[in-house]
Amino acid sequence: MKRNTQQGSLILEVIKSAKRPLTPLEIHQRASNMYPRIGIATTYRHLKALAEKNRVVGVDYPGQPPRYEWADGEDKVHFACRSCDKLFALKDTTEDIPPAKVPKGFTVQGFEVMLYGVCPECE
Amino acid sequence: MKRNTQQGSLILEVIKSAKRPLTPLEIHQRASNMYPRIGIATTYRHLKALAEKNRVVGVDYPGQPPRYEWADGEDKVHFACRSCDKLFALKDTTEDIPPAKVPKGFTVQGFEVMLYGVCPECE
DNA sequence: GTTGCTGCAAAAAGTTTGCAGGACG
DNA sequence: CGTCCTGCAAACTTTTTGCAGCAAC
Repeated sequence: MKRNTQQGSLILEVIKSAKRPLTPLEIHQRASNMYPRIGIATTYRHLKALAEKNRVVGVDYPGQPPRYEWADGEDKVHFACRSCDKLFALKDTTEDIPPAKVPKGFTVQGFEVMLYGVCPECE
Repeated sequence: MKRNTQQGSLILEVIKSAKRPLTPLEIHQRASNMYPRIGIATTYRHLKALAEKNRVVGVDYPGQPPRYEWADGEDKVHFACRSCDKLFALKDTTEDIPPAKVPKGFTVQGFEVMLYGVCPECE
């Protein structure tokens, strides 16, 4: 049976309240502020479990560590800043993104868009 | 000064002739077939250099090792098969993908689309 | 001949696993 | 009270780095 532990709730809370996708280390550090004895392994175990249950989603871009964010259903457009390497989740999902023209035989179930550029802080 | 070595040309050739994005290990294995003594470190060094010069681009998706493919300019739509975990590069880039509606302050320089689903082989 | 590139091996970074004790229901 | 979960440390995997010899110019 699945148990409701302090660590689990805390990690979920950290991801849920973040305004952008966080790396496992960032998640662990933030959780450590509230619960110093929490281990990095516990963070990874929860991330894996949450990702499997689709409560969080992984987002990453080449050359950077993976990030995780709360899966609130419609955030599928992300912005990667080439200057500071931070990732941002953008709302305003466009409706017409999934291209209709996929080769014969491919079945599209979902999509994700990554934009590259410069964020306001680095402008 | 930059030198033109056998290993460098070979790695570039492997990526260039692949029909889908390859992981560093796949690249190294294919290169080893032609040049058995090539080291994995050399593969990584070339990948890094090529990525910096934008001759190849990294593509990855959560939970999978990174992949690299030849940067021929317009391949920005990829397809990840949820069954076999292979990645495919789709041509037919749609023109209207980059959403115009980004928050104030963000400057978009490029984009990339990842589609998820089932590939023909796994269908 | 110089000097950058390579292969090897060791190191570093990131992630997973084994295990004994503690927390949850 | 039985188990699942946790923290710790060790094991693994993936990527990077140091260095002596080789190869390209």
